[in-house]
Order: sequence, then structure tokens, then C-alpha cells
Amino acid sequence: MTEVNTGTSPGSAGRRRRPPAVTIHDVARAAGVAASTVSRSFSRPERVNVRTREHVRAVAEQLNYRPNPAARALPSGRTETLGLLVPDITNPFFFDLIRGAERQASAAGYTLVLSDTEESPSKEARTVEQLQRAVDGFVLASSRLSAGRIRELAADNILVLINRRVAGVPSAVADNTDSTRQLVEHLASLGHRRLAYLGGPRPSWSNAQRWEALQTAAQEKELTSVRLGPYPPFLAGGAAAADAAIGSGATAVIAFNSLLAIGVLRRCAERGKRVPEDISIAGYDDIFGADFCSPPLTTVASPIQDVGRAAVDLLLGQLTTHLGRREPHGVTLPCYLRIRDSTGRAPGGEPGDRAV
Amino acid sequence: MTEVNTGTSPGSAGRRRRPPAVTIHDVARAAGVAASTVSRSFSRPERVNVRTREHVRAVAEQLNYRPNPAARALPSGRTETLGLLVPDITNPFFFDLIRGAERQASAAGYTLVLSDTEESPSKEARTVEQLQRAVDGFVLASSRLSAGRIRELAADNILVLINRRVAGVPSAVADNTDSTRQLVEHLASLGHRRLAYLGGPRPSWSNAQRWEALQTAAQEKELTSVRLGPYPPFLAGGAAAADAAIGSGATAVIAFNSLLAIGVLRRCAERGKRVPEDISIAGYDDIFGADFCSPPLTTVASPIQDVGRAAVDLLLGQLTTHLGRREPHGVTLPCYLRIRDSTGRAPGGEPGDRAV
DNA sequence: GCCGATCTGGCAATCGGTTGCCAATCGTTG
DNA sequence: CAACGATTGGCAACCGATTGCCAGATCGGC
Repeated sequence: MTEVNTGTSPGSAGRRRRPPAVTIHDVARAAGVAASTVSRSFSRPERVNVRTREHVRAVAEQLNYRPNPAARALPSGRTETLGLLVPDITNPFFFDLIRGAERQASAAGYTLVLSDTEESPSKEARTVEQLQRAVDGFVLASSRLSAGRIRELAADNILVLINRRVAGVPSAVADNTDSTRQLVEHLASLGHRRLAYLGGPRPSWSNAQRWEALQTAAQEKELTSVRLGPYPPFLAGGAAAADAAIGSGATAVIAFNSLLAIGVLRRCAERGKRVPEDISIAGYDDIFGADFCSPPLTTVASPIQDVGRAAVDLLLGQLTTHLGRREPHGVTLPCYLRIRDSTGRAPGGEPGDRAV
Repeated sequence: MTEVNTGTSPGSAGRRRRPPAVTIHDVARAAGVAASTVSRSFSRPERVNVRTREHVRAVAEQLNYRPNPAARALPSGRTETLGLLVPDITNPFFFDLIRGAERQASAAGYTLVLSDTEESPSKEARTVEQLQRAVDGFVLASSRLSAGRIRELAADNILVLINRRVAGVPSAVADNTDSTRQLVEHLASLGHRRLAYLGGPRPSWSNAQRWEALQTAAQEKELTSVRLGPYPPFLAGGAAAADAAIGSGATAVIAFNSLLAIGVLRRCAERGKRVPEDISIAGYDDIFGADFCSPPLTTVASPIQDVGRAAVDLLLGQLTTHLGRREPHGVTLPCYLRIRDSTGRAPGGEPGDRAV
């Protein structure tokens, strides 16, 4: 028994490979018990005598035993892994969402698989189908899929949506309506009468929700509002959006997201339009950078880390719920308005027009 | 055989659960072949007659068969999954890295597991050990582990480092030395004589490399340089760093990363220090925001998406290499200097002092 | 038409755990 | 001290794929 690793010894000449894994059987042999006892010592400790269990655990520890997740997943069907799909990994908006989700998942002992769908509905659906059996459930953040497709996927998978509502599918959403109203009131109080909304991706539910809320609030305040776009929700989309906004005659523009808004800011600077003196600009999602761009951006901020956390909680709830019980089917978290320097008094308004 | 799903039919009353998976055996039965033939139709197509194979594939397609990754992983030992560990998920620097890695991995049919180590060496090591058997290999980005610990982990795992060099472990690094020299020359040409380096995390290899390169370049140009810190590499670290920098008497400061640099910018604004008139500021990592903060930041930019891609390539090379061959053990990608408005002529220098 | 080489597909073992079932053991009680 | 229930641990089947080995079929050459 002293002679090990003869022949193609991994440590000797060739490249270093992974050493063979310590299995439950190795532990069982070393501890003088059956493999099932080792298994139970970990997965159903109450089924094993304390002394046996402690002994087994000590031996396992000493042998540096790590259970093989694939082997566990096979009989149980549970992989202890969650899938998180986002439309654009590089959008800072998703940073905190990802962090929130990742923390919550790993706190519960789950592993998170992240996938970038690159704003493509088909890539999104394909990814779900590919990962289907590799994960216990999915969080779809700002899904670009149609409601019908989501329902189809929900029939075969446990899934939770972020910033999207589809009947029968649980979701965590940041509700923009109140804060959009606040934003419109803020602009109205500064004397703006004509708003432009710079639209984002058509399949985006948030996009529709925002425009909806904006229209309603504008009507109440008797402001006119136009919808422009859609524009790609990136910095680069800002140039076309800015030009259209300026052409529209609006004195205040509200962009689908901060990325687009910052792009607009930049384009305005290029064109010599002063913000907020000539035109006011606001955006959704209080992303990294919104507070130090020039001028700092007025935004509707989402509690997005909490949304990510909540979505994972919902998903874990679905997974661990014993059949019969019903989990709450959605959580809604409120957004809030952050007024900064990119919104100001409407141009042409008499000084002292309305109070700030 | 027509009676299925009697009793607790999943579709009927209770909550919708996951439907039972279609297995290789279902396909085999439907196609009238053995399970092994189905398996081979996918994994070794040349071992199966074309007509049989096409038939099997058609049946599988029709039944919507998806192989169970856990079941594949068990005999083969390969999970087709890679682990990517980063110290701070919310640092925009890592986003392009993550995107590069994710794209490359999924192009090769691999799944990426992302984990945030929160700047903690112990969490990093623990994560590797936990995911050990769940992934085929790891990419450790900007690892905070000691060289010894990395070597230990490399004995049991296939791993590739990003922005870190440890003998015997392959790595992809962005090389700062040339661009640091360029940065120092740029500052010297503007009349700066006294530089301050605002240090980042002690365990960061890039931090050491940057300070090293800075010192060397400063000596060549006969500038004095001091190292301050370490500071937490976040925006919030900027306040203390800025105060120390101002106190140091340096006319130009170089921050460990852009996050810190932007924090310094902000603090300078608060304290009424004009940038670059009173003090010049530069940083590493040309992150999102560096070009639209105020003033836009002079940075040393890393081709970080390429670095992420290269690291995954190295890792995949290690995994698929047949024993005996040796892969190149590292790639180095050059950085480049991006001069923006946060660096300018040194204060007190006679006008026309040195040419810009 | 026979023989051997080549193809093709099936059988069964295997990967590393989990878990239902059963038998042995133990302590308790009357 | 016998009988009984509770506790404990082992046996073996199973999860869904992969793969070595073998047998039957097919084909070509002579």
C-alpha cells in the first residue's frame, strides 16, 4: 500500500493534471463504514449516530473530501445552481443587480451562472434551453422575450422575472410610476411644457411602463409629450436621440435609461447646447457615472440590488416550497427621484416663472 | 402503455412543476435503437451509420431531448463549465473582462460561473475549493491570493491568472510598463517634478507592477515620486487619497485605478482644487465613466476585454491539450495612454515652460 | 460461394453520490 | 428475562449518460 502513482505519475514528468478525486467510498473505507453512512452524515445528519457522524466528518475533513456536484445532481435532480440572464453585461445598471443576485444565491449555497443575451430575444431563449438541465431555475432580468415565449419557457422551467410582468410568472419589479410622476412634476414646476421621451428597446417592458407613466403624468399636468426612437440603450445611441430631441422642440427630455441620457449629454456638449440652460435632461436607472457626469444627471433611481436579491429569494422560494403551498407571486419595489443638475428652469420662461 | 401520469398528474391540479426530463432512453425507445446508439449519435457520430444517426437525431429533435449535463459530467469528469473569480463585480473595470470571458467561453460551448470574491483572499480560496468539482478550470482575475496559495490551488486545479504572474501558472496580463513610462513622460513634459502614487490593495500584483514602473520611469526623468496609501480601490477611497495627495506637495498624482482617480477628482472639486490647473490627476484602467467625468480623466487603458478572452483561450487550451504537448504559458497585451483633460501644465511653471 | 476485414449496434459496467428498505442492535419496560 | 419499539447502519437499486468489448451483419476479393 505504500507504492502509489507508479507509471504515469502525474507529479513527475508530464504536465500536472488534476489529481484523482477523493470519493465518498474513500472516506467510507478510511472511516470503516459504508458509503451510505458517509452520504447520510452530510445530507441527513439526524439519521446517523452523533459519534459515527463526527468520526466520518473528521475523516472526510482529513482526506479533504469534496462532494462531486454532478454525482449529487444526478439522483436528486437538483444542481444547486441558478441561471441569471441579462441583456447587456456591460450596462452598469446590471452591475448591482448581478451583485445582489450573486450574494443572495451564494448565501443560500447556490452557484450562479451568468449569461449575456446581448439584447437578443433568440439568444435569450436558446440560452434558457441550453442551460435548462444545468440549473434549478432562472432569473430573467429585463427579458426581451415575448410574453407568450416566456410562458412557454415557464412551463418547462422554474423562472422569475425582473422588471417584467407576465401573468402566472413570479417577478420582482422596480415600479417607476410614482417616481415618473414626481419627475414630471419636477419638470412642470420648472416651467417645462413640452417633454420628449427617448425610447429604448421595443421588447423592453420597462420602456413601455415608463412611457405609459410619463404620458399619464404629463396629461395630468397638461404638458405635451412626444415619444421618439427607439434608440439603442447605449451611450452611442445618444447622438441620434439628442438630435431628434433638439429637433422636436421639447425643452426637457427624458431618456429610457441613463446610458442613453449620458450619451445625449455628450452630444449636447458637442453641439453647444447648454444643459440645463437650453435643455433639461433626465434618465432612468441611477447608474454608476450618473452622479459625476457633467452636469450630474437627474434620474429615477431603482433599488436594483434589492430587486436582484428579491428575485433570487422568489426563485429559491419556488424551489424549496413543498408542493401545495403557494408563494407570493411578485414583489414591487419603489423607485425614487434624484434631482441633480441636468434639469433646470425651462428656457424662455419669465424669470421667477414658477418656484423651484 | 397508454396510461400515463395517473394519480398525481403534474399538469392537473397542483402548481406547475418541471415536467419529467426526456432521457436518452426515451429517445432510444422511440427510435427503436439502444441507448448507446443514441449517445453515440451525438458524441461520436462517426461510430453510427448515417441513416441510423439521422433517424435518431430526428426523433430526439421531435421529443425535444436535451442531454443532462450532470449525467454527462459523471463518467467523463468534464462539466464544460469554467469558473471566473473577480475581486469586485461592481467595478466597471471587470465588466469588459467578464464580457470577453463570457463570449469566448460560450463560443466554445462552455458555461461560465461567475463569483465575486469581494477583495477577500480567504473568500477567493474558499470559492475555488467549493467550485472545484463543479468546473473544469478557473480564471482568477486580479487574484488577491499569495503566490504560495495560488500554487497550492494550481496543484489541484487547472487555472489561469489575469493580471498576475506566478511561476508555473499560465496567465494573461496587461503590461503597464511602457504606458506608465509614457504617462510619466507626458507629465514631465508638462513641467511636473513631483509625483504621488495613490496605492491600491496590497495583495494586488498590478498595484506593485504599477508602482515599480512608475518609480523607474520617474528616476529616468529625474522626477521625485512618493507612494501613498494603500486606499480602497473604490470611489469612496478617493477622499482620503486626495487629501493625502494634496498634502504631499505633488503636482501630479497617479491613482491605482480609475475608480480611485474619479473619487479624487470629486474630492478636489469639493475642496476647490482645480484640475488640472492646481493639480493633475491620472489613473489606470480606462473604465466606463473615465471619459465623461469632469474633467475627463487621463488614463492608462488596458485592452481588458481581450485579456479576458485570452485567459479563457489559455484555459481551454489547457483543458483540451492532449497530454505531452505544452501550451504557451502566458500572453501579455500592451496598454496604451489616453490623454484627456485631467492632466495639464504644472502650476508655478513659467508659461511656455515646456512644450505640450 | 467462402473467408476475412470492416461496420454497426447492443450489452453491461461505470462514474459518485442518494435513498428505500431491511436487519441488527440497543435500551426499555413489564 | 422476554418482548417490543426505536435507533442505526448496510445493501443495493437508481439517476442519465459514456464507452470498452463483443457479436452479427455487410461487403469485397478471390
